[in-house]
Amino acid sequence: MNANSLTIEDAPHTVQSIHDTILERICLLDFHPGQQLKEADLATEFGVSRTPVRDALSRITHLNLIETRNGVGTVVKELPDQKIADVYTTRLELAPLIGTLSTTKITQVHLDKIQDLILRAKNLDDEKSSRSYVLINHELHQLLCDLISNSVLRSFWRQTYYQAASVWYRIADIAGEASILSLVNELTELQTALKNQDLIAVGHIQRIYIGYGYARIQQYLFDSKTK
Amino acid sequence: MNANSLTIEDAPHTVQSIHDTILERICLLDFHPGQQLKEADLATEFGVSRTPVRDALSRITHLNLIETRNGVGTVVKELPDQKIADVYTTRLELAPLIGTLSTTKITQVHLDKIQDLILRAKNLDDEKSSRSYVLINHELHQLLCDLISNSVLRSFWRQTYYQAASVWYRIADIAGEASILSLVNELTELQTALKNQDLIAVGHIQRIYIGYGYARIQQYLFDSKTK
DNA sequence: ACTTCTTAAGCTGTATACAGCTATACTGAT
DNA sequence: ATCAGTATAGCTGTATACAGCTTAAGAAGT
Repeated sequence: MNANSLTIEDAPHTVQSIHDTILERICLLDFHPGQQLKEADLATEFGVSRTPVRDALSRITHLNLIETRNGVGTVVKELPDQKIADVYTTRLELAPLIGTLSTTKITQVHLDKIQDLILRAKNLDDEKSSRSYVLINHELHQLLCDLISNSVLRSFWRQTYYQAASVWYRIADIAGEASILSLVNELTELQTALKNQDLIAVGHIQRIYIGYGYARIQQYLFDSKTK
Repeated sequence: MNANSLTIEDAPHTVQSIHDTILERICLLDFHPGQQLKEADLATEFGVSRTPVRDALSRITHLNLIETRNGVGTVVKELPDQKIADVYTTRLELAPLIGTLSTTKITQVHLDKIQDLILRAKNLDDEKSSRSYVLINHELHQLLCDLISNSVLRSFWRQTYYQAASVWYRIADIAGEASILSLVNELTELQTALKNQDLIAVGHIQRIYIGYGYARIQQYLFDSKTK
């Protein structure tokens, strides 16, 4: 359940593993926007000095997800509406490229994985399971990255995912049932496309459902500010 | 001529300025692929300790332009052909988005700049002026970035530029006249588009000339390996 | 001459001490 | 009671010492 804290003394934490852990926590909202991240605290948690932690944080800064100010601290950024719009607009354009730029062969492993995700998504409860909702999306993202053969596109797809994730998952908590239904439909359509070895379709499905997700964000987030 | 080394004691170097300087040197081939970058040397040159230099290098690592191995050193990466192909393929797709996702108003400053670049490009000599060729392209890139209003797209456009630049400029040394002629034509077409406030056209022009550049790379770089 | 082991040089990775910046709480005068 | 000024706590930024890894040169045995 909490693999990270259990491995403190098992495996020595590298800069990369610390980077990944912090990034994942930001995505999964364990570190929420506005929260202060203290280098010293993270260092003691991971059992290292501040040096590797600083290194990891420094890289995350490039994703525009945290901001470090001298003398003050490091805080998780609250993305302004315009930045969120930029991320989603770009993501909408990147999605179809997954199909046109990829030549990956879909294997049984992929099919098994999507089947697993569908089953878990169907068991989601409106209340209490927001964590599971997030995890399913997270694993779906990794599955899709595995299908993208162009390394640069994969990198960009990941970057926009990291930037979009925390906003998107916050909305899911509010939207509840609508988000869950949408996810089940998305997974089912993806399964069909994968069975047909149709990566072009995968790209377009992504494009469609990112559009739905963005619509929910505009509805629940942006609208609530203008009232 | 050598502004960087002159400012050693003028302004205190920040991590950001060190990062930018090293990155620019890699792009402009002052640091060529395969070259070893020693943290200690860079530190003494910039008049700081290894700590900020390490920070800067660590961020550049994420652009896949350098590689640091423990006990060995930091070397400028020689991108394999497949990676170059990935960069250019993605860049071809991003180019049209410059037009469709931007709403920037073109000002007289932009027009003056492109006029300046055209004059300088027309004065390029086949021999001896490869440095000027690189600088004109570099400034053109900054001009285009200034036109991209979507912050995420701008970031991605920059990233692909950094990754493509060193390969592209190495080819220009070989191709010589062909590259220069192509640049003059590109700048002239861009000037027309800018005068018409037509960012869509700007995007398509970029798309076209990136294609030409990639064709030259395939001709001079990839072909020479298969003989 | 050749192979193998040892050793040393040179680099990056990490820990730690300290300098510098910022926000806040507190003090004192008005 | 209010406000200006000051002291202080707590954070990040930097310098430095040292540990650990890698490579290559050289010595010793065959």
